[in-house]
Amino acid sequence: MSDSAEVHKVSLARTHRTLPIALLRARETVMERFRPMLHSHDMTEQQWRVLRVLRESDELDATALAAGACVLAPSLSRIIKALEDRGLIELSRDPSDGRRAKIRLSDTGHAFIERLAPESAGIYKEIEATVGTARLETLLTELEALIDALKPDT
Amino acid sequence: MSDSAEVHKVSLARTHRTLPIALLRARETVMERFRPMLHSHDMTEQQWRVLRVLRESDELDATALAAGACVLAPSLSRIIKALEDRGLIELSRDPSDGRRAKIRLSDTGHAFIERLAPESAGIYKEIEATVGTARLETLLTELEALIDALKPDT
DNA sequence: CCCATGTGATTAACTTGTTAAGTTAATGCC
DNA sequence: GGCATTAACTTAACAAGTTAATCACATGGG
Repeated sequence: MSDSAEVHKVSLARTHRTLPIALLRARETVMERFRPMLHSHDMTEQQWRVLRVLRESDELDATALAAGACVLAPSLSRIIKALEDRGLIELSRDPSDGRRAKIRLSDTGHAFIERLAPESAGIYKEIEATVGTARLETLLTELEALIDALKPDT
Repeated sequence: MSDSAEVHKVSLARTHRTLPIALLRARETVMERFRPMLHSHDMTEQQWRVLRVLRESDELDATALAAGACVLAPSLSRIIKALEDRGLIELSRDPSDGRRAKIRLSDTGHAFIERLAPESAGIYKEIEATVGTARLETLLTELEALIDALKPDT
C-alpha cells in the first residue's frame, strides 16, 4: 500500500501486535498440542474442561461449572447433555431450590478422566519443557494480572 | 473432596493455573471491552479482524487472509460471503491461477473501517492505560516468544 | 494429450460461541 | 394469597471453530 494512501488512516495498532490476536494465536498454538489426544478419545476441548473442573470440586451447579470451565451457559447445557448421554456425568436437582441442578462425575467419568490424565499431563510437561518453566510461570502470573486489572471494568 | 479420594488421582495442574484456560480467560476479558462497539455496528470480532487485515495489505488471497486474521479457511469462506453481501469487500480471480481469489476492501469498506477505527483505538488505549503500557508490551513480547517456541513443534 | 497428483477454495456436518427469548422456580411486596 | 420481579437454566437462531470431503484448477510425467 502506498504512503499516499496511508496518511488519512486513523491509527490502529498493527493487528499482530495486539492483545486480542496475540492471545488468540498463543491459545491456538498451545491447543494444537492437545487436540490430537482429545480427538482420539472423542473429546472436545470444552467437554474436557468441564470434566476437569468437575474432578476438582466434585459437585457443582451449572452456573459455577460454567464459570469454572469458561463456557457460557447455553454451551454448557449442550455439553451436559452430551456428557450425560455418554454416561460420564450424573445430574440431580437441588432439593432446596428446584431450579438449581447438581452435576457430578459418574464412576465411569472418574475412570475416564484418570485414564486420560497422564497423557494430558505429559503434553503439558512437554510444553513446559519447551517454553521453560520460569517463562511459563511468569506468563501465567502476568495473564492473571491482566485479568485482574481489566475484570472490575473501569 | 476428601484427601483419601485425592491420593489415587493422577497429577493434573489446577485448571485455572494452566495456559489454555488462562489464555482463554484473558482473551475473553479483553474482548468484553470491544464487543459492545462491534455489536453496535453489526460486526463480529472475526469480521472485524478480516477487515483490519485487508486494510493493512490491501489485496490478498484467501489463504493469506485466513492466516493473517487467524480464522480457518471454512470460516473465512462464510465471512467473505457476508462481507461481500454487505458491500464491504470485493472479489476477483487471479488471472494467472483460476483457483486463487483476490480479496480487497471496497470504497464502502474503507469508509466503514475508518469510521470505526477511532472507537477501536480508543478502547485499546483505555486497556493500555488500565494495564500499563510497559506490562502490556512485556506481555505481547512473551506471548510471541511462547508462539515462536511452540510453533515449529518439537 | 491424458492422467495422476497436488493445491486453493468451498461445502458438509457437527460442536461451540453469542445474544435473545422462553420456562420454571424462588422471592418480595401489597 | 396474588402478582410482579428476579434467578437458574434451557431453547432458539445464527455466526464461527473444527474436521473431513469435494470441487476446480495447476502442474508434472507418461
